[in-house]
Amino acid sequence: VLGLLAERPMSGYDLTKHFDESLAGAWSARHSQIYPELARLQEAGLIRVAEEGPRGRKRYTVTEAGLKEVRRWLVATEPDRTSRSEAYMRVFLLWLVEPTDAHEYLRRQAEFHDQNLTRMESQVAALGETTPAERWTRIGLEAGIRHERTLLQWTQWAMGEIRRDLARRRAIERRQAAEADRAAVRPPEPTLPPPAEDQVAPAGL
Amino acid sequence: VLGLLAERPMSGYDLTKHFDESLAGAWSARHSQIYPELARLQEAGLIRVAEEGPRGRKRYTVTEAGLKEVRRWLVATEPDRTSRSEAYMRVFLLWLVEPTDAHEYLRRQAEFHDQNLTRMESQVAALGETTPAERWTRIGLEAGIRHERTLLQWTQWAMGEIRRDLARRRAIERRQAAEADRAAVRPPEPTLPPPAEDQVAPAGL
DNA sequence: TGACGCATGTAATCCGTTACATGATTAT
DNA sequence: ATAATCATGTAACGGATTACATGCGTCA
Repeated sequence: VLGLLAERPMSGYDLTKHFDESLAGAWSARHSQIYPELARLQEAGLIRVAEEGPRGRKRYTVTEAGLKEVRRWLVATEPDRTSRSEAYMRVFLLWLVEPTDAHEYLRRQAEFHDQNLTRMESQVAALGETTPAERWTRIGLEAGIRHERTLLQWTQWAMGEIRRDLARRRAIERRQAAEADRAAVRPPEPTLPPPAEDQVAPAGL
Repeated sequence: VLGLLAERPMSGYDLTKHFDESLAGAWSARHSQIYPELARLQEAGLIRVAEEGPRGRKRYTVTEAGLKEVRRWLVATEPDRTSRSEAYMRVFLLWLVEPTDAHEYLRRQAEFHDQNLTRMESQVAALGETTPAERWTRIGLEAGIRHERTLLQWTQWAMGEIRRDLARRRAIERRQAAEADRAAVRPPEPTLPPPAEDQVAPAGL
């Protein structure tokens, strides 16, 4: 919050939107967390109300003490580098479900990464290059774009892996079925696109 | 927890290590969270004690109900896709500190990603390909490896950007200083490696 | 005049971490 | 002996989400 207010004065409402939009992918915060936090920061003398507007709007700025504090935090404390991703963790459990379900899961992941990619690319396009803050927003978004692109490519590779496994399994089942019972009627199999060659080679293989 | 126990019976201690090692990068949990959770899952009939060992060791397995539940969770619920990364978020605030500090920050990030990359690569190397769980662990680690590699490359690109900015700024300062005061003695400037050409081109540029 | 977006707050609850607390087994 | 590792638990606290709650301003 201090860092964001250092760029320009903002209200709690503005901060909330900022977390949901430009900072999505890095951090998020709800208004229910932001408003009490603003009160605490003001109490501590790190921010102050710069302007009051209509509908009770209060726009906050960092004080000198607040600016000093956020700089101290940036240079003197180590970031918590533990990362948590439910979506990523689920991948390790996909062996528990049917290949068609796993494939569907990855398809949605691909969709998600594709949307993020599009959003971030338009954010970069809409960005100036005048202030240092904009310069660093661009550098940060570059990381996000590369990240989303990489994971999008990974989902495509992984879906290909599933299709290959499935094709292999079907071939075996067909062979066995042909040997055991040529005349019996079987229920139709779930439909998935046929295995395709990858555009992207798996890393480390 | 249900998903992990589905692969093989484990104790709370085993689960804790699992979260710190093979599942690092996806999820983490401390023993203080795991033990109460195991008690709750047992109470709910989703797991049961499969074996008791020395030192009070209790090895749990999923019950049929537990297996059903984790499968239901995987196919019927949407993952929470909001991601949080303090380390990534800080990048957007690096304009607040000196370029040398920003550079140092990115250097540590590079170190971190490099370590993760090495760890994950050795994890893949130590992995069999016999069970479905191993198959999916490999697919998951592939995502982690690509992710770490991408961010490692990004840090190198970003450090290059800082060095370029710094070189540009110094050139301007030198020119101004030469014009204004040719004889005055100035303090030595902070040392950073000279700007280098990138191996990796910035995305979208 | 009614819907939508702006705008701010609080309360209950849950999830997760840190710290506290204990003890058995194994290897040096 | 004693240090390291295995092994399990609880308590206090803090951070974050969900739900509850209210009201103004603007535009169709």
